[in-house]
Amino acid sequence: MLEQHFDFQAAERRIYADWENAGCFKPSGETSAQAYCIVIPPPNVTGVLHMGHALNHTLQDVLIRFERMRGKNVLWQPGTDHAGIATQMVVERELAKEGNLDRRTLGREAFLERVWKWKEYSGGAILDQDRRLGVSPDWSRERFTMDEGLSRAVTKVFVELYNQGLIYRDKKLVNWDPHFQTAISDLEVEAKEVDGAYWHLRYPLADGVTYEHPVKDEDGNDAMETRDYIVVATSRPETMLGDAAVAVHPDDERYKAIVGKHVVLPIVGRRVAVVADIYADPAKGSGAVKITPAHDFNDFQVGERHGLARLNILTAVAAIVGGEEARTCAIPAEYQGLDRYAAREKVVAAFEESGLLDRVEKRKIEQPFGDRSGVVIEPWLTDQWYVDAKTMAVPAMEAVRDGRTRFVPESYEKTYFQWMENIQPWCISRQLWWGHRIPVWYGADGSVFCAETEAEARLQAGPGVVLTRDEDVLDTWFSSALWPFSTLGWPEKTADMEMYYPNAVLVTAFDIIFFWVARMMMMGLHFTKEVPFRDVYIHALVLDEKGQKMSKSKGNAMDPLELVDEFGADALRFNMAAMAAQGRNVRLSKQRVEGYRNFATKLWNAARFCQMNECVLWEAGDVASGNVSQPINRWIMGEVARATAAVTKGIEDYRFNEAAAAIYRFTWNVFCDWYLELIKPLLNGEDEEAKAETRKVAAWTLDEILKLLHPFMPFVTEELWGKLAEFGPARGGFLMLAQWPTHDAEMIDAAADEEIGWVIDMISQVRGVRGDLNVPPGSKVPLVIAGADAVIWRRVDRYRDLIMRLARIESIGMAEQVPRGSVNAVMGEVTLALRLEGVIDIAAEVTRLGKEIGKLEGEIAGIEKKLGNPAFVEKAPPEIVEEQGQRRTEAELRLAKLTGARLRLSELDEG
RNA sequence: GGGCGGUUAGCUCAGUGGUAGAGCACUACGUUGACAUCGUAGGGGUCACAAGUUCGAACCUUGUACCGCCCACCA
Repeated sequence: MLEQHFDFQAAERRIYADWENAGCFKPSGETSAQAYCIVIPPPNVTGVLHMGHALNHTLQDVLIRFERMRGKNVLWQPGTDHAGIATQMVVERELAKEGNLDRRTLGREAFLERVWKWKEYSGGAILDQDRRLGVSPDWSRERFTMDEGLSRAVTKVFVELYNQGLIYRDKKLVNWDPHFQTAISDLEVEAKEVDGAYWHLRYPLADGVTYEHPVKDEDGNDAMETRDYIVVATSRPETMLGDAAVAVHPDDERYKAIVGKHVVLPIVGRRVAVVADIYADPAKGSGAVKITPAHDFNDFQVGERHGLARLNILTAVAAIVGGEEARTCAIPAEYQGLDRYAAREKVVAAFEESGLLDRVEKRKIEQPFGDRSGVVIEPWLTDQWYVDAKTMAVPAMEAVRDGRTRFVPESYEKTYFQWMENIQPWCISRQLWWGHRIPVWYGADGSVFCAETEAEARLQAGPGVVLTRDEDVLDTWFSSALWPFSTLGWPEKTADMEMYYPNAVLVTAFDIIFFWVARMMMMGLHFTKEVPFRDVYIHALVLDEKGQKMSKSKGNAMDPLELVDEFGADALRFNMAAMAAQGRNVRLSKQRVEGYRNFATKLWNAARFCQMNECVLWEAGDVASGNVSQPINRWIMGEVARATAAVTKGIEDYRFNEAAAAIYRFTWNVFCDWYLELIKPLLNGEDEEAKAETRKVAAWTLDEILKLLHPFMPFVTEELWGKLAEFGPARGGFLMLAQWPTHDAEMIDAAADEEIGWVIDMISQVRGVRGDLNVPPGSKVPLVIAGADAVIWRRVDRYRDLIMRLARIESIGMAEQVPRGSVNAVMGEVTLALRLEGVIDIAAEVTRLGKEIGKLEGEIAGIEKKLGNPAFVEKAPPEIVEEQGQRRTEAELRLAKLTGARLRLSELDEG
């Protein structure tokens, strides 16, 4: 006998271990079957499971379990990402805790050893957490972006791209993170609005030059002023130490006179030219802009056009330079070594002191921050390695345009195209130690040798050349970009590559389209000549209950494992699927998760009922249409067919919410609310043949539910599958490997639908009337049916017991006329009359009828209007017109009967 | 500055041309032999606004308002 509730806490780990031990997660390897492969977006090896993973992994598992049950040869490839910066940060923090060994004093080799050790013992905890969710990747194939095979793929890709000219070294401005002291890519920079200021600085003109500058006088009239200075504005005053020019627009009349003249930069005393460049926008600020080529992306371009010096003023930690560089810029000693913000204050103070601070304008400014470090990013002039993304983007766009890869929802194609069309060179070198080291060696003369191994580099270099390897490592996303094929054994021509590539679908959130999806497309197409995946399913972002993005720093992050502990993995999973409507955010609500826990309990108890009534056995032949005679059973079989089609279609279309809603509704509102109630009289009745049939069909239906629900709620369904078998013959094997149901439309029996629909409708009508009139549920009332024909009479006869039971009826009688003093409900030709003498409040009943009559009149008026419109009758499809006609007939019939009922009541009242 | 999306019941959200839906919340009643993690019934919406297309619009078009998000070289 099943217990009263599903003890998920006891069952989940046991079931999971059983699956894993039995090898259920491994691909069938069936070469005749269609292959279906998903690679998991590899979580950071430092990561802990958060709600985003819970959603992402649940949806993948739904797909995986579904396709596995459909008999495909399914591979879900798991693994983790080495996450360069994040991991290095964790280990450096650990080092700091232990003593003050920083990585530099430790040395590269020893440090890396530490990171690997950390990875072995503490890394990848997320994968164990993942098991709690019940996900079913093939753990035996777990990969790591820095394991041997994947590292070889990375090296090979680098060398090939280098040889093809698609990877190159360039000295230009990069986004420099002064905290981590590394370059980062554009995508890792986050623009944020912060409180700041524009400092309007006066640069004195050299050589005694003056010019006339338009101003407003005290009365607000236009006037001219003779100036011996030019005003520039900046949000970063300290950069003036590296200024190389002042630019004005060539057409700007205000400054025409001084183009080609010079200013003397305060503090450093350098002469720099006033140049004409279209970059200067006359409408912004004073119209004149200071040009710092080494510290601003725009200024860099201006500098290129005018041959300006690139004067670097910052060190790797964003302090003011000293030494040779300081001399070049003529930076005074008291500025050298100052942090950028201290230098800023000092620069501003110096301007103020010398009366050259025109004004300070406090305002919000946009500033770039490192997404990991949270510090302000500096554009900094360095040598870095770049991927020619512009070239590689072309085939990647083409593949989406011609449909080889499809975005779901489709609208994300636009996001993809927009970014791809404006793609910039991808900076891939990082000044870190943890990662794939760049396979490039330099000779003493600066010659470059790019090769897969040092030995090969040596061969290229020839004897006697001393080689030094590039210090830098690659952006983490460089190796992630190869994930769909590097995990399958590429560059070897493996059987796995043959079978599982391209992947069926990539499941991810939209914030990763640029970081990852776009780059996988580029790399995949370039190296395999095939798209990496057929579909890209973009799901929502998980937000908290207030609609805020969850993050550790905000403190609003909910721990998925806490919810699993409280409500079970099934409840959380079902919640995720039910909320996964396309193109939306999902707000996580604990209450809703609780609701799905209740759903699991409901199912459990339905199974308990089946078991108590010996509804556990069935064989294939038992549910063949010809062997089932009871309309109730024929009806539920049709409902199963419909639910199966809906769930299947929902998952196929990535409409997880629709699939979840379909199985939820069928289980609770059809199977539990109606079918199980309707079969109770049969199960308790005398007709042994009907009873036997019903037991089998009920058992079968329950099994079908377990299968359809399994991808969403694997634990409770697997547990019931196993438990129910204990009461019948063992069915052998796990539910998760059972076959996904398919039913043809023939299973739907229109006559049974009609008949059972009528019974349900009738019971609902009686219940409705009782509820409206506040008839106590305990009191049974006599029912008289007026106007019934033979068909109705036979139905009533057949279902007499259950109508009486479910509608709380004492007796059912038949009559020609609606009895006086009864309360009426109308069902087509028939009037249901409840004999409620003494119980009913006539006034209340008149009100109730009035309300319904009012509703009907409104409905009829609406239909009349439509049908009275010749354009409607002429142009609308005939079936729609006919449907409206039918609706009118039905409504009118109903109206007449209800009006009659009201009339009789008022007569009774008067009498 | 460019782009994308949202506005539907008290709340959170489904619903893409033909009778407005779900879950939760709310109200009333209820220990009916599976289930109170439950049952039965009920209340509650001019689908942001305006104009258009259409026989017909929550749904298509255009505009307006408000709210988000993403991208962008930070005078």
